[in-house]
Amino acid sequence: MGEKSIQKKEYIVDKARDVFARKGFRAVTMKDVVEECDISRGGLYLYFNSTRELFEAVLEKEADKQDETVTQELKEAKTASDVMAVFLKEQKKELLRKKDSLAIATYEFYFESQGPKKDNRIKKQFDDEVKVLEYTIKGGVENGEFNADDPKAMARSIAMVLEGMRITACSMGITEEMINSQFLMIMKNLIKEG
Amino acid sequence: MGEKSIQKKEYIVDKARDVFARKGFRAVTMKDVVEECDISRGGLYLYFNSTRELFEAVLEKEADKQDETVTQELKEAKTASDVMAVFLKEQKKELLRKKDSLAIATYEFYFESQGPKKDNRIKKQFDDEVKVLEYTIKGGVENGEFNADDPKAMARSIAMVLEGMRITACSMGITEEMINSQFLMIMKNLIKEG
Amino acid sequence: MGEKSIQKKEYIVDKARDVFARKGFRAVTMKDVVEECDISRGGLYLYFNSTRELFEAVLEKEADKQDETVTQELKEAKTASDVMAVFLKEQKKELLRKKDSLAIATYEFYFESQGPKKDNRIKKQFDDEVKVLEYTIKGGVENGEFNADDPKAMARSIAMVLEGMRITACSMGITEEMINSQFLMIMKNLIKEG
Amino acid sequence: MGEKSIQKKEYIVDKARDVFARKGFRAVTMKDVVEECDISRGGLYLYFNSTRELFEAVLEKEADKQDETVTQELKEAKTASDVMAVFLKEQKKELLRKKDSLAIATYEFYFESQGPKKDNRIKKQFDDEVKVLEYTIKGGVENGEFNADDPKAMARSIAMVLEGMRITACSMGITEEMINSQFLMIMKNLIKEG
DNA sequence: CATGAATGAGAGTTCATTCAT
DNA sequence: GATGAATGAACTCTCATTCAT
Repeated sequence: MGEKSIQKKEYIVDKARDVFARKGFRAVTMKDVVEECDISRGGLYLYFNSTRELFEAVLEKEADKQDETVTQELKEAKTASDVMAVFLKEQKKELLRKKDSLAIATYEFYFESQGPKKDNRIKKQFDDEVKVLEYTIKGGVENGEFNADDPKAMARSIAMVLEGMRITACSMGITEEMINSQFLMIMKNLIKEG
Repeated sequence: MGEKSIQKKEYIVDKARDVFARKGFRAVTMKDVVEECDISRGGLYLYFNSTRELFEAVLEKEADKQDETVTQELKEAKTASDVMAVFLKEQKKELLRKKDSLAIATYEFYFESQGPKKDNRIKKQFDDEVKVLEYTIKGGVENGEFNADDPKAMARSIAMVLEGMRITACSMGITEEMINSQFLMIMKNLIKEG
Repeated sequence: MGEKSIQKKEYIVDKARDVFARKGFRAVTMKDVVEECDISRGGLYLYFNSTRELFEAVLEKEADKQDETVTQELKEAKTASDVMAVFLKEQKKELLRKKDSLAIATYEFYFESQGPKKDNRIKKQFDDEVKVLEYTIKGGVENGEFNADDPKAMARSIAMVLEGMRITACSMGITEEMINSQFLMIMKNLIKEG
Repeated sequence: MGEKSIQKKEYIVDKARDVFARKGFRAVTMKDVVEECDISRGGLYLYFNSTRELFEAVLEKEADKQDETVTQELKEAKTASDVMAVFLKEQKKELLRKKDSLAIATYEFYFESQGPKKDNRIKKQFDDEVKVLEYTIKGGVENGEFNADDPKAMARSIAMVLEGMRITACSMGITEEMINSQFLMIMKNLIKEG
């Protein structure tokens, strides 16, 4: 597959992402993607053999994208609170562009693959998130910024709230005010005297 | 519709619930339901014209069921902590019978209906939950059991964690230990000195 | 499947037989059969899920048909020569209605299934034919009508000639004169003084 | 077409022969051949425009090959029996390398072309075979080696047996012992006192 | 000459939905 | 009410064939 093909593959993945964000995972047909990309039926099959394959590529690209953004911003954070703030800001941005959310699609995808538990990317992502949070909280506790008996449980709790907000954003919508209020609670909770 | 027909309708709804719990919403076909119920294709159509109608009936029945259980148990709760404990116990039970969870199906269902925002039952249910929690927390604050600056935000936060746990249970699985740890945090948070 | 469905299934098998006789096995699509039967695409799938299944049904019916005809005629045969004559007459009839021959289709079918050697009906049919011939020849030898050192080899040889004629009839055509000449040789060979 | 192109064409024909022997005629796609040859899709079309064209080339080459071998061996045969023996030995060799047999493919090919009766190579080949046999038998009869009332019918009969064995080899398999037994019958029949 | 991406026709298959019984 | 055969639309997927490079 030459240089050009790689670009086309990228193009298809991007277009497909839109479709998945709009319709979820299961409702998407190869035909939908073909139409979104404005290519031929057979043409799509040169690159992907199923919506499953396509979605895996979308998730992969998504993961790469996030890494880039966050890594960059975190370089400039000085304190644990800074890191937390950057992290939450990023999450907020994500939550608000509801139109673009892959949350439902991702849940559908992994719900469907539950038989052969595969590489469950969703779990990995959740665990990573917990790890980052735990690490940050521990740092904050050490230098007196934060206050937490059980950093791991706290990290998990925050991750759960985020998970809840993601799915909520997709299914019933979520307002910026609501996000702010939730994030405030999280921060207060971390800083509060034990 | 006679007595017998009503019974049959109930029967279909129950069977359909199993199918939705197993496969989600979108993956379910009328054929699936027909096979699960072991009735004729045409027979099903006498009662329901689409999986959408079916799922609505399932949700309705579900709501009724929960009301019954909870109402009963809450009658016997004396303090706000009791109420909270009963509530969380109920949630835990729900979270652990993952096989029977309608969570994914429900999200799919409402995600799909997002165009004509309908009577979004999911939102109503979430709001109800928040209201109950808020009411309970306020009561607890008043009689000195709990400690919360912003009961509404606290209620929402708890509801979000629960939402997160529900979807997590479906997509990546959740352990009892994890549930306990989360619930402990919630209770500590409510009781903690401000 | 009710009475009517059985009739329809029979109808489909008959129509399909025509298609297989005309086009062989591999060239036949479900669409061809649908058109021949003048039913809907989905309708055909109620009865058969593949051309393979269809062809198996065709072969089955074919075997039944032959049994009937031959059994009847053989009842009236008195001597071994009579039996042989009846048998060859039947074969001749078969060979001449070239348009209706399933020979090529059958070879294609079994060639394709050679992996999991299955119940190779073609072999069974050939072996049956040999057995009948052998039995008849032996009988003829015993009562002095025929003359054969090795009845089994003779039977096989005749069966081979017939197989050759069948395939020849399909691929290059065969004349009645040619059939007569071949059958004459066979009979002379059986009767000839050793 | 340059020297190099001719070589490439030969190469393609050889590879295609393998495919046809393996899959028959109709099941073979241009894609199969492209993959077997490890050339480009477009590349194949520079030489052949369809599987039909390809198979014709395969048959042509096949005919040339046989002529060479047999001609050479027959030069050294002295008596009619020798000729017959050489011929049958050659046939036996052919029958046993079942994996390489083009028999089914050839029948499929000509069955499909039955509309525009073309140059039916299969008939020509059969007729040639009969002619050679007839010529040999006549020779044998003249010098007293063989005994045959109707050499032409005898020749045809032998050709039919061979045809039967070819198709049998492909569809149900054939053992060396069976071939020997058949050939023995043929020879005995030729030599037998009338 | 050679390549291989791209197209589009067509086959296979599944179901929602209807309707005669 | 209930049945299940029948229909047809919609999808998936595979290739023959073309064409720009």
